[in-house]
Amino acid sequence: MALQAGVSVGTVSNVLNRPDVVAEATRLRVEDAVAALHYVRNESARQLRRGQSRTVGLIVPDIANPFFTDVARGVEDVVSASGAMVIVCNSDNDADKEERYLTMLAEQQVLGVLHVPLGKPSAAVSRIQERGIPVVLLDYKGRSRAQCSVSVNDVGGGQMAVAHLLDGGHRIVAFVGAGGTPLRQVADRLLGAHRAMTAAGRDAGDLHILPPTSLNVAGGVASARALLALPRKRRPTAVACVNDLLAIGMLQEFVTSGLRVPDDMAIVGYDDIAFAAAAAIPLSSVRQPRNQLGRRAAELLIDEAWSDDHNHARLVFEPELIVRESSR
Amino acid sequence: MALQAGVSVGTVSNVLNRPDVVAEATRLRVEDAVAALHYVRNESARQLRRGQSRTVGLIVPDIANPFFTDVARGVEDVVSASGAMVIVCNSDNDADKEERYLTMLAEQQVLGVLHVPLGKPSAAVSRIQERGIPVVLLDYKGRSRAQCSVSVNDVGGGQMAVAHLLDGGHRIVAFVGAGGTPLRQVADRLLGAHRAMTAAGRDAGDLHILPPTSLNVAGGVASARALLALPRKRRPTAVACVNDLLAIGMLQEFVTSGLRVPDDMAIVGYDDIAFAAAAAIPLSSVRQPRNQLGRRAAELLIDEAWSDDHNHARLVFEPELIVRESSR
DNA sequence: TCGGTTCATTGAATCGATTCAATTTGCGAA
DNA sequence: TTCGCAAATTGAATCGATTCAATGAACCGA
Repeated sequence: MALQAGVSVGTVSNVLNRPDVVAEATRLRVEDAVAALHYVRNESARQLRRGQSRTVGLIVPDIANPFFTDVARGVEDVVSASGAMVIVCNSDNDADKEERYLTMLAEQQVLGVLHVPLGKPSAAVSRIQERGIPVVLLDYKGRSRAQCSVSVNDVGGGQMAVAHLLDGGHRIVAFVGAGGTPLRQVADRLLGAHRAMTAAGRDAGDLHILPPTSLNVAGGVASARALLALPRKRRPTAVACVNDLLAIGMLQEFVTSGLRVPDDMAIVGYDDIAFAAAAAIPLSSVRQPRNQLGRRAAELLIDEAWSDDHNHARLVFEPELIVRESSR
Repeated sequence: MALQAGVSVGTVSNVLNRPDVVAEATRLRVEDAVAALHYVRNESARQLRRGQSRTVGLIVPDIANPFFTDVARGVEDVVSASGAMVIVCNSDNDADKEERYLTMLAEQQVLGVLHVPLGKPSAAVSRIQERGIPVVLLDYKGRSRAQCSVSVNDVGGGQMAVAHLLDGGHRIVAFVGAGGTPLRQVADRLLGAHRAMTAAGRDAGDLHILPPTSLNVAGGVASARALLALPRKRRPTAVACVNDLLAIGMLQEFVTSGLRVPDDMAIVGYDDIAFAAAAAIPLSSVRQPRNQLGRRAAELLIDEAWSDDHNHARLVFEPELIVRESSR
């Protein structure tokens, strides 16, 4: 390469990184050689020297969930605009996988990590930070001053979902997908649901809680069956789900078994993914600013990695209840 | 690190990579040091020496489309099981972005690239192959013996969708999302649609083609409006869409404007994503083996990268028509 | 005790881009 | 013509893991 242009490797490097310090003629000669040889920079070598790659890691629990896809797009837009790339890691709701990915990202000397933790962030997170790699917690409200975090008020979201159903006059309300999961988002939404009960003068214990199956469409179908198996009298007439996938699955099962929605059974989902509005009965849902969530988190990460005076921020977005057919 | 264990760096490397050649006692000592110092391998240095990273690039046109998400999951499963990682790149239906990503992946010295090309694979693909990086074309039937490819018979898929609608007795059938796109998948499905027409003794020109907006739910809504604006007599009574997102958007708009589906308007989608079955009217769709597509492609890539006697393969899956409410 | 053999470990070269002190070149002023 | 200064370029050290030839240690049999 350097040979082809008849200059030293140092000059080649200068042409590529600080073209202003190189004489016009030399620069052109090198650029010609680059084009002629289809020269491609070796990022490994560059990274080794620099001690830092141009890659950002993103760890999410389930990439098949459109909620996280939309978050990922927000991340991608910002990261790609700043000239870096995103490695998307699917922790698959598995703490082991999550930890393994954190280690792999550390080995890659990534620029930073965007992390949607499954539960409380593991020790691996602090270890990775000690090595000087910035971490931004996503969809999780960091407790300490240790890192940036971007999240949504899940307690408020859970509360507005259940309050809406209680307002509709429903006596027995179910909350689907909670109980016994380590997932912080889920626990918070349940807490909000309980608050809505007491705020309406009801006993928090009256909330009918359906334990989580998997948090996807199939899980929703299963939950619906479990609910329909209950004796008529004790059966809820309204359900709030911890995410839209569950809600869509339940809705599907209710409709096929002849229940009228919302008359026999009202449903509220969570996330307001694009498919919520297109469901059998357009689905009411608690909207989260998915794209913004990803964008802001990525911006904070890039800032922490490249700016000298970075201050940790803790952003909390507010959710918004979108009422549609399914609970009207 | 080597210091802490009192051995040479060469021995540390051996412990990490070929523990069998190291004496038991030494191995334990090094392992202790690794644990004590939270030592993390520097992948950049490793890559530089090895000339190859443990990362696979995956380029898709739209990561927000559940079809590609499912493909990506299949890829992820296989790649992650073999100890590597996936960099997901969203080309965003933009040829420039696609090219830029190919270059970036080459710079990263990736193990290989899984590529869903937007149109005919660009010159950048052959350039990357010349540098010794394996490329597997995904959802594209490679022409040459130059690389592996995994695809689905799109001509057949388009044909079965339209044939099904013609069987239903529909006279005017629309094909939505085609015409003027460089997308090979779309062009093939349209070709199949034309074949279905002639096979039914109709003139291929009778097929009503709606040009593509964006191939997502919003695009479907827009297409439905365009269709509804047609005079009653010339308005199709059945539509086949190039993907489910479009179909779901159209369905949504039809239902809200009071059309009865399938009586006034039958719809068939393409991909059979998880949400198709949960739509307002369960959506008929041409199912593709999404997960398998990703898995097999990843397996071929890993084989090409790591096995000595690799033969390029060209897999073509057959799609399957799933008939549901929307066209019954 | 010595040569031969095996097993374990070391040390130095290597990958390729970056960086910076040192050197060369070019040019104008004295 | 010579000196000094600025601009351009060079060359070598560096990053950290891998690899392999060379060295060392331990042991056995003669």
